[in-house]
Amino acid sequence: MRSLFVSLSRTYGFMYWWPASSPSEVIVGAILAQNTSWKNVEKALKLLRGIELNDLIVREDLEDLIRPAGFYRQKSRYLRNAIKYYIDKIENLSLPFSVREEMLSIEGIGRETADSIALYAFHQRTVPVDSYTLRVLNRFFSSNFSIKDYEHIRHLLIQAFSTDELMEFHGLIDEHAKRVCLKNPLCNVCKISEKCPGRR
DNA sequence: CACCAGGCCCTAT
DNA sequence: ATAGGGCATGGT
Repeated sequence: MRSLFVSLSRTYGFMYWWPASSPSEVIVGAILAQNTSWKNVEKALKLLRGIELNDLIVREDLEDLIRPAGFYRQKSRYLRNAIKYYIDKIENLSLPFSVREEMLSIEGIGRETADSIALYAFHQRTVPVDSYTLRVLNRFFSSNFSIKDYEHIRHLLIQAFSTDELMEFHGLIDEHAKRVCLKNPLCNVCKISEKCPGRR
């Protein structure tokens, strides 16, 4: 794991992947980003900018505001669920035990979203295991993990890295997958690509 | 035109 | 337990 980290790190430098935004911004972004390109998420985030959380959950036009991010009917519901929860439980009471576990009980928050929020909004030691992560790891280790191995991979990563490193690692994986693995045809089999840092 | 994007939930088997 | 379908917009 660490050799992959070092390799990616040398190639891309430091990724300001979900920097200095407030916890609520991370929550909203994570939900909007479900199966949706970040570009579309940004359009929606722009429309939401400046709206207080308390207002956001009661607005009738929430669906319209997040429309660019797609799945706006379910996501508007998910957002209300999560934000209400955040306001009631997390904002007031001090930080709960495990944000991951807390969030998993909310309708619309699955493992990936919960882990993203726990890590990037609350700096808790976990990491989302998305399809990019699986793809890069599989190429690097010539393995064949699937989404069924979510927990396994997550534990491997948690054991290998500190919280700060996990934040960085996930950002690097994402950057690498987008910039190289998806664009460069050779990188479809990573191991034969000269440019691919995941190459052994 | 087809396919995908930083998933999740529900249903039928 | 788990595969399959629905959800929706915008980019390539």
